[in-house]
Amino acid sequence: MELAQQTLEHYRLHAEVCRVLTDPKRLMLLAALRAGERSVGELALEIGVALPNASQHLAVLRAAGLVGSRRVRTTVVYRLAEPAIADACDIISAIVSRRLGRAAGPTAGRSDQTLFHAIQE
Amino acid sequence: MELAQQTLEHYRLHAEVCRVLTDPKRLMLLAALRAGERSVGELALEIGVALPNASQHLAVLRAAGLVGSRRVRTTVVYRLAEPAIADACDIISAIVSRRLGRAAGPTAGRSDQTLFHAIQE
DNA sequence: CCGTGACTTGCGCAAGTACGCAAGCATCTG
DNA sequence: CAGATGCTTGCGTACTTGCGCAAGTCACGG
Repeated sequence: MELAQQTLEHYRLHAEVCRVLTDPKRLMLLAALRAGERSVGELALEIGVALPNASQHLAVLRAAGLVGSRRVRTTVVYRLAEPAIADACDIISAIVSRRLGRAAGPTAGRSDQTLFHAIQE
Repeated sequence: MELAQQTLEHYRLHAEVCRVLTDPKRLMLLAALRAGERSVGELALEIGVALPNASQHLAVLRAAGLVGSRRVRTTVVYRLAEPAIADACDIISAIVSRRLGRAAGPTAGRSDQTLFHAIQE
């Protein structure tokens, strides 16, 4: 029974999506975006990486369709494009947390307000 | 707020788990194991790979704690060790299926896109 | 129309991965 | 004990990826 042959493409794409989640920085970016839209600069600051690097990772996330972006005057604002991915992350996060023997996942909540909610279009 | 600094290790481990899910063959192995325990040889046959290769991938999965194994006489039988991972896979699988424009589950067929390009504005 | 702020892209290197093939181990079976 | 299963390991090779740095792009301000 080839569950492989017929659905190979599906698994390939599934793996492709997972590949995007294999970098701590990208996971941090996703986590940060769960709190709301953010500009590249804000994200870079928030997770502590160089701006070009943040841009590169965001490009990867966008290529996979996990985030989307729009221009607001001179800045580019990113947002989650596939909210469901957050649920998947939560599951894995829970597994990791359990293994670390600590409670709570990666502080996904608190940092909400950024000046960007006001600005638009 | 540095959500990065304090939970860096968490994200690192999370990424590591995801890293294990970045190979179609490993995803197929996990999928096959959802139906129940399987020996290495059975799995290799089922997903259509060489036995040594299957063994290598299973070793990766085991190292990550996603599967477990036990010896039964001369064969080694693997099983899911972290059932929750299946749920995470389902979520991503659903996203992929939706994008392939087909019904749910790994029964979708063709596709020729390299990677779905999210068309954002 | 030049300068500036905010990103994105190109490039090269260091590091990591997958896979086939061949050899290495344990168990059984005779 | 010799032989046969059933897995696991050890290479070598061919790719792929992440990152810093420098350069390029684009829209707006003066």
